[in-house]
Amino acid sequence: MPKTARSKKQKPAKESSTEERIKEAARRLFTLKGFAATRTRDIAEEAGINLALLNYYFRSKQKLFDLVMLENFQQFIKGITVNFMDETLSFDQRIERIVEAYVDMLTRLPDLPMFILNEIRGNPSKIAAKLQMEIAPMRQNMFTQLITSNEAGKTNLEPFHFIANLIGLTVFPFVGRPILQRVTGVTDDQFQQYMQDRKRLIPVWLKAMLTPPK
Amino acid sequence: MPKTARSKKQKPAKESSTEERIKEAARRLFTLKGFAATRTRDIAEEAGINLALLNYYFRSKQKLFDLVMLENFQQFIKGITVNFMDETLSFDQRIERIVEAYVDMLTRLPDLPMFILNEIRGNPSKIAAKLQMEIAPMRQNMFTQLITSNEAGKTNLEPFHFIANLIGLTVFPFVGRPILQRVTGVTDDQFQQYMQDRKRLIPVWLKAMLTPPK
DNA sequence: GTCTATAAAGTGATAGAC
DNA sequence: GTCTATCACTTTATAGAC
Repeated sequence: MPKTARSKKQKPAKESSTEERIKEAARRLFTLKGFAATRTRDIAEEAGINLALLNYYFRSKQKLFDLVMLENFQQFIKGITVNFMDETLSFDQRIERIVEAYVDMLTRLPDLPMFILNEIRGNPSKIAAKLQMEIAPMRQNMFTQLITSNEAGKTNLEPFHFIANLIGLTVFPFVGRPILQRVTGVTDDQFQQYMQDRKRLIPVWLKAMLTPPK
Repeated sequence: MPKTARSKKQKPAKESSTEERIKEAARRLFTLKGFAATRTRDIAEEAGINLALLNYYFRSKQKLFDLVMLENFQQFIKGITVNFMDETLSFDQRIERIVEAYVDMLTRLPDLPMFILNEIRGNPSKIAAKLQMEIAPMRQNMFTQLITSNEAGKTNLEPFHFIANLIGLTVFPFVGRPILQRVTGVTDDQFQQYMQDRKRLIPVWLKAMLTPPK
C-alpha cells in the first residue's frame, strides 16, 4: 500500500498551512543543529503539531531534510549570482553588488553559510558539484577579467586569492560571529552596523589588494 | 560498584596504546561529523577495538567527547597566542607571527576551526567564555595599539574590522576549502602552496587596510 | 487532516566470560 | 584488558481510530 502521494494542492488557502509550518520549523532546527542532532519530535513540537503529521506530509525525516536543504541551497546561490550577470556593469560595480547582496542575505539568514559548509563537508560530492555548476559563469567571468588585468600589468593577484578574500571578508564575520563578538566585545546592534559598513569597505579593500604591493 | 577508575599509568609502554587509539579515532570522527552524528560503534571500529572497551576506558560517549573537545580547543588557542606575547616584537611583526602560526596550525589540523565554530554555536556559553578569557590579553594589546594609532591619525580602521579581516583572511580558506577549491578549480597541492603564499600576503594586505582609503 | 498508540530499528551502556 | 551478548532507552515511522 503506497502512501498517500498527496497532490500538491490540497489547501489552496494562503500560507502558514500545516505543511508550510512543518517545513519552516524543520528549516530552523536543521539549519541550526544539523540533521543528526535534530529529532522529528522537536520539529513537530516547534511546528505545534503531532509527530505523525510530519510523516504524513513528508514521508520521512530524510526527505524533509533533503527538501529544506535544497531550498536553502538555492537561496544561497540566488543571493550571490543574481546581480552579477548584468552586462552593463563594470567589474568594480559587480563586486560592489555581490558584496551588498551577500551581506543583505546573510543578515537575513545568518545560519545559512554554516549549514552549507557542514553539508558540503559531510557529502563532498553531492552538493558541491551542483554548486560548481551554478557558479561556473561567475567564476569564468571573474577569472578572465583578473587574468587579462594581470597580464596587462595593471594588477598582480592570483584569481584564487581574490576569490578567497572576497568570500572570506564577506562571509566569515557571519560564520565566526559568536567568537568575533566575544573577542571584540561588540553588541548585537553594533555588529549589524559593522556589517553594513563592510558593504562599502570590502570593495575598497579588495581593489587595494589587487595592485602589486611590491 | 563504582567503575574501575583507572590509574592513568596502566601501560607505561610507548604510545598507540589502546586508550590512545580510541581517543584519536574519536577525535577524527567527532571533529569531522560532530557529536550527534558520530556513533560509539563507529569510533570502536575506527580504533579497531570493541564497543565495550570504549566505555571501559572513557565511561561514556559524552566524557570522551568532552576530553577530545578540550584538547582540540587548547590546541587551537595555543596555535594563536603563543607567538603574540613576545614583548620585543613590533605590532607588524606580531601580526606576521600570528598569521604564520595560524596557517601552520590549520595546515596540520584543517578540521579544527569548523569543529570549534560548530561547538560554539551549540553551546554559546560553555566554551566561548573560556575562549574569551584566553584571548583577552591579545585583544587588549591589539585594541590599544589600533586605537592610539587611529587617534594619532596614522590609521583609520575600527579594531573590530581589523580583527574580522585578520581571522577571515587567515581562517576562512580552510573552513571554506571544499567550496573554494571547486569554484577556483585548484588542486590539493596548489591549495597548500596558496596557503603558504598567504603567510606573506595577508600581513601586507592588513597593513594596507589600516590606512585611510579616502 | 489530525490524533494516540505502538511497532521497528538504532544506539549507548553494562554484565559477565575469558 | 578485551571480548560477546544483552539490556534499557531513544527515535523514526506506521497503523488505525476519529
